[in-house]
Amino acid sequence: MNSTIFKPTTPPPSHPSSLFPQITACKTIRDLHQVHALFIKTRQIHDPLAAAEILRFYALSAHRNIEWARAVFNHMQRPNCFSWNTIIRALAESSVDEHPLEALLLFSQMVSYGFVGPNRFTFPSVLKACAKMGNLGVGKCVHGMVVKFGLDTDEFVVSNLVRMYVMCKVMEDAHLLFSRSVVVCGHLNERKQEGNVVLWNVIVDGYVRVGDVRAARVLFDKMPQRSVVSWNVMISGYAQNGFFREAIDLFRDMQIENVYPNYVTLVSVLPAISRLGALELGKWIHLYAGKNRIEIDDVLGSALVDMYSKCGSIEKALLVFEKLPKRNVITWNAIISGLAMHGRVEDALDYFKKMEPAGVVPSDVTYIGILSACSHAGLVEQGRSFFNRMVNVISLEPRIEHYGCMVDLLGRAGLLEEAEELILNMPIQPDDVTWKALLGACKKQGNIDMGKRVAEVLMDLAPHDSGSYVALSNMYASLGNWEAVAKVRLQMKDMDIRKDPGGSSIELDGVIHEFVVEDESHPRAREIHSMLEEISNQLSLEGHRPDTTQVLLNMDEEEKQSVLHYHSEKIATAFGLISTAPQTPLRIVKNLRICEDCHSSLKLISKIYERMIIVRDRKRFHHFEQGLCSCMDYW
DNA sequence: TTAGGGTTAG
Repeated sequence: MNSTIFKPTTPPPSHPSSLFPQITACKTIRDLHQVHALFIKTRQIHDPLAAAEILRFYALSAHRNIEWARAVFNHMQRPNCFSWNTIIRALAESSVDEHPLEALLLFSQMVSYGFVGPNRFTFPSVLKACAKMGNLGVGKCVHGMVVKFGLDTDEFVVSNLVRMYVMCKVMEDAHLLFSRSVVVCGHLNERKQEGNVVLWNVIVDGYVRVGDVRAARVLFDKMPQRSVVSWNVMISGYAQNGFFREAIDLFRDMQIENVYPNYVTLVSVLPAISRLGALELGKWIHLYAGKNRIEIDDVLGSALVDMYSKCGSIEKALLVFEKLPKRNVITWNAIISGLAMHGRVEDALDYFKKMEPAGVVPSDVTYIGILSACSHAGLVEQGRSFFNRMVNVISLEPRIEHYGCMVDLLGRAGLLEEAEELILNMPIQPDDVTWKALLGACKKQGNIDMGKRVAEVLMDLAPHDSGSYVALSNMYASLGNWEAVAKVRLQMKDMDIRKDPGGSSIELDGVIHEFVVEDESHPRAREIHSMLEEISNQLSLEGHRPDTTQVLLNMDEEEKQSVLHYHSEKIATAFGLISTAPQTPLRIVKNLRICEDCHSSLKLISKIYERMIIVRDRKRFHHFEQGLCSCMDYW
């Protein structure tokens, strides 16, 4: 990507001129207290304009203090419309739960006193308060007043009305009002709502919020104008609804259209980059933030830490973490989960220990990271102790994820009965993921009896999920019970359940190349195939014998070997080997868990070709180097 | 005086 096209962000606008330069000059709340005291002493505070200006600083400046604003407002004899609007807006925008309701109460006082009427600056705040409370009844009532005051064509009011319907989860009403505003206002030839970017942003955001990204995209494409916010809404909408590739594609389109990404764009697109493991693009984002003086605060920092660790570069994640001027609980969670995912258990526990002395209280998510770290390393006692501490000392209610970690930890360490006991006695309903952890453990421990039982539960719980059928079939296959295998496969066929296709991807010069099993679609398929042949020969020379027990089908040994030979992670590795300079580490992302055979093959490949190969599977990272894997074969 | 964000068991 060409990074030279980006300009630095524009500097903030200078302060507007003011009737009260003493107030405008205030830099802190202390400065304002002094001016305020002076105004009281000189009785200047009785000048409605002076009082309104003081109120505005307390209510809406960067150093806002609502209690002081309220005090000033309450002392006003007869606040003007400007002052009513100021205090209502401050309360409506506040993050304190009770404040939006107080905003509505003040609004009703304003209306019932009748000295000043609400205007086009009052309603956006009032509607914002309704939206925050999700109170449709009050919202509709306010809508009625908007119409009564003839403000239903004002662009600020209309976009807030639509937003209120969106936040009250009535998309039909939101859309109806949106389309009526676009048509009516265009027809009246007023300032056209068609061109009201905010109104369009609000409706696109509405569809994103209800998860209908398709509808959101249709509207996005129809927008008469787009601002950077429009792009941000759509990109984060894609990312948050699991459309990671679309999020990244749109991020690229945005640059083609010369719209400059801002802070929110970066925070929105990073999770998509993390999920796809697109390290080069992630690095580019990091660089872009630096070049354009976009502040890397705790929020953007957390997203970067997560991106580097999910893209296989845990060292870089640690560097970013250490350099951050401010870290919050999410930043800590990101680095702890990252270390856990990379099997760096000691480090994960170390960071956990450093958290509280740094003044950050661990959350339930922190414990998910810590428990998963213990489970990756088979630290049963430590895991049990963390779980007990969390419940009994910290008094955090365990969530299904914590139970999932514990089942995985106990089960894979061989304590299958204890794991099953935990599932049966947990106070919340176990879900398919919980049972899958136990099923995986049964498979690892070779306990077919329990495995069959668990697979049956799973088929009941998630009848269309191929995972349990495949696991059951694999278990029968490992016993050579082909009759049972055939039965399971027939059942799958009857229910039209297909095995999730295994896929692997590798990023090369910012482009993600994806491969599925036996993939021949890549433009360099021929070269990849001959590389695969060469790898296969080298592996045989090293004494590698393909492990065919995981191949589900009843085919002869030679055919099974051929399927293994063309597993997607091997194809991606072959492609990486022929496309990069010697010694370049290969980073591969796989959608399922890596199989036994690929795991042992990749260990050898790392030795034969002297490459570090970093594979992210569905659950964790494997760093293959010099014939060994960082998971120490416990996965 | 409108819109937008980061971490989470298999």
